[in-house]
Amino acid sequence: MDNANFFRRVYDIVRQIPPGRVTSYGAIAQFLGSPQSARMVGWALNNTKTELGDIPAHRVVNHNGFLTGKKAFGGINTMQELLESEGIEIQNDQVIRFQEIFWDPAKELS
DNA sequence: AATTTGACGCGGT
DNA sequence: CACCGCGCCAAAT
Repeated sequence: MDNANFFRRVYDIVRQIPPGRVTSYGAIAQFLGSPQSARMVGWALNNTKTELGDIPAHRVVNHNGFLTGKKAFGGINTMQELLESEGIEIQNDQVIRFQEIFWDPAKELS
């Protein structure tokens, strides 16, 4: 993490999210030192699909556990399918047990 | 070049 | 409990 690029850092963090776990935009933003820049995290993730890295952006949802960005995955169910294939239960576009599988970068990476 | 909007989050009304 | 507005920064129009 030499480069202090906001986006680059987001990618690095998201890449470290373990399977079966999820995190939120705000958590990442907070870890980056800008708790109120959650929007930028969203933008960064949107770029991930262009970045062509193995970035599991589907493991990042909003603070409520809703799959707000599923549309950006091309297919409406793509994000959900990916999560389900990892053992994460989704219901009504929302992550079940969100709090239980929540992965906090500031806590896990600290 | 200026304005709007967006995969957000939180506090206030 | 529902709706509104603000903050933050970058990209799209």
